[in-house]
Amino acid sequence: MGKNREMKKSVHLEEVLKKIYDKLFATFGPQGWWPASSPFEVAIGAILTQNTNWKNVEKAINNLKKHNLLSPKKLKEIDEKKLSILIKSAGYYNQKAKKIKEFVKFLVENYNGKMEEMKKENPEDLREKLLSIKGIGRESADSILLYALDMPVFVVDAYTYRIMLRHGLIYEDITYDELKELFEKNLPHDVKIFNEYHALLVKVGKEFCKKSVPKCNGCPLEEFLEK
DNA sequence: TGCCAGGCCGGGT
DNA sequence: ACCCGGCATGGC
Repeated sequence: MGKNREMKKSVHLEEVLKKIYDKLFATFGPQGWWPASSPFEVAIGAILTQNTNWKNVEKAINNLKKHNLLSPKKLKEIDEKKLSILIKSAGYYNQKAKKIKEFVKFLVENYNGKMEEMKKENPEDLREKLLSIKGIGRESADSILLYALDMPVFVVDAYTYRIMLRHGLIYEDITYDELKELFEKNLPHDVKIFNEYHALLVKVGKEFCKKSVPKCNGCPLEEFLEK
């Protein structure tokens, strides 16, 4: 393999990524992701949070819990229209109701409705299968692999991209899979590290790297802006 | 008040 | 292979 095409600067990504991680961890501490009480809840949350504020997702999940519906069996049975009303607060509720039904159907038909049974698969194969489900894209699939199934897969999202771009570490035309590989190839293949790293990027992103604020004022990663 | 949030799909070029 | 419109609520 030659140099990473996506790597912008002639720096040791391995070194920089570790420094960024250490800095974020020292600043914010462990994030305790994913905020859910079961692997299945992680998967449903991954769908509900697509382009949506997590607060709105929490309401939807709590609503499902309140109605005792947060299980593969119950969600398999429930009418899609009724489901959409229950998850309304998460936005795109018609689409997301359909997506949840698709995922649950996949889970029940292929894994007896048990998330645990997915762990028998290797991550690459399972990723392909998840991506074949209408409504599960790359970030959702990777979130399920990492946060529900403890597989060593790096999750990329809009914050990951924006933070890396603003710090001059990537080109703007990098693809999701390229950015994912960039992290995976320059970090130890450690579920714990991948887990915290993504969560920490979201944390610092929410506070210092919003889309509406083009500068990273007061960002703990300022020292990495020029390197 | 308008803009944004832990994306994804389908159709058009 | 990109590019774009549509999807939608709630918080700041």
